[in-house]
Amino acid sequence: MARTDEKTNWLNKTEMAAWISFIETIGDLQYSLDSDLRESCDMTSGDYQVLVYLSESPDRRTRMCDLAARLNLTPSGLTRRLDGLVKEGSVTREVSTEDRRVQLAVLTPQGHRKLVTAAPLHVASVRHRFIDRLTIEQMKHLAAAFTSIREGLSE
Amino acid sequence: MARTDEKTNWLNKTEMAAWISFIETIGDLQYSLDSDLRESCDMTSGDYQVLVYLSESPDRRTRMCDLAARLNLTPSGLTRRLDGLVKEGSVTREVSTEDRRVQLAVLTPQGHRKLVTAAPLHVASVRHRFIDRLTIEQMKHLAAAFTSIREGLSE
DNA sequence: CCAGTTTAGTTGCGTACGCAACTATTGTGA
DNA sequence: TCACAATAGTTGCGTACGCAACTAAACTGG
Repeated sequence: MARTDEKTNWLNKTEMAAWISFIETIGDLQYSLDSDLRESCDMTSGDYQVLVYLSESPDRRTRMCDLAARLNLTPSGLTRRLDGLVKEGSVTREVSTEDRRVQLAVLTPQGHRKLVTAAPLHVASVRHRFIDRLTIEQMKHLAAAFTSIREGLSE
Repeated sequence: MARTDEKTNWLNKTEMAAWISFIETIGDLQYSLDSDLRESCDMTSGDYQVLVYLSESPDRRTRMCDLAARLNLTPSGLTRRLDGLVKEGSVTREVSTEDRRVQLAVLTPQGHRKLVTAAPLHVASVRHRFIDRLTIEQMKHLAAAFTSIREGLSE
């Protein structure tokens, strides 16, 4: 872009390098991780996230709204994602006995087995694509930087 | 996840902190930047990227296939994205005189004006959400880290 | 020079998900 | 207690985009 507005605080060289390296990398990285998971386990990152979160929840079950908030999905988006997981048998729905408005998403034994199979493969993929490319120092710097960014976003 | 397979090289604390901070932040960051651009200019990041790339190309025009590669879109995805930009008058299509298979996407004066309006607002958004949260040192570390990751991905 | 292959782009179909409208249930204040 | 608001979730519709099949044009080897 030409510099047409002198009042605009355009990015300098260092800023631009940081921004470009970030924005150009994340797309490729997400694509690679997704491809790895699809090829090794025939599942998407989104479905994987659901299984992980359910497996970490008490009784391996969660309210839909909590799951939606956690996954940054709208209620309708989560309904559809769960539809797929229910159809393949990884998750079932149960009506809460405490509040009959809420549906509980419950991880089935089959879903848990699927996660147990997928997790080591996914970790290997994350290691191969991300962790192995960084030094310990870079990991620490990166965690600090992104934590700072995330705190800024939630203001 | 329980540790069930002793052969799996699970992430340690530092690795996990880096990975989690990264993966949890990028979604929120992309969402924030997209929302900013939509509210200030009524356009998506994807459309913005198209206009930027065209504006930087010789004669403000590019072959579809080059644009698709640049934007990590499939041919069909790019066709559809351009459909929208053509409909709103920011881009036109021209058949190349050198190779009549290729369609050239051409930035219109209207598209260029839209970009000139959007660019300062987008930069301000990037600054607010990303750059301003980082120190100079963090930017340099981050650029080095992501460049390293990207090089790994393209092996 | 012409059959076969490669390349560029579009189209039909399927998937994922957001928004708005809707139902069902629970909470709340007069 | 009862009308009204708030909350949980689903559904219809629209958008974005990937895959596979297709057309058109341009290379390539005999």
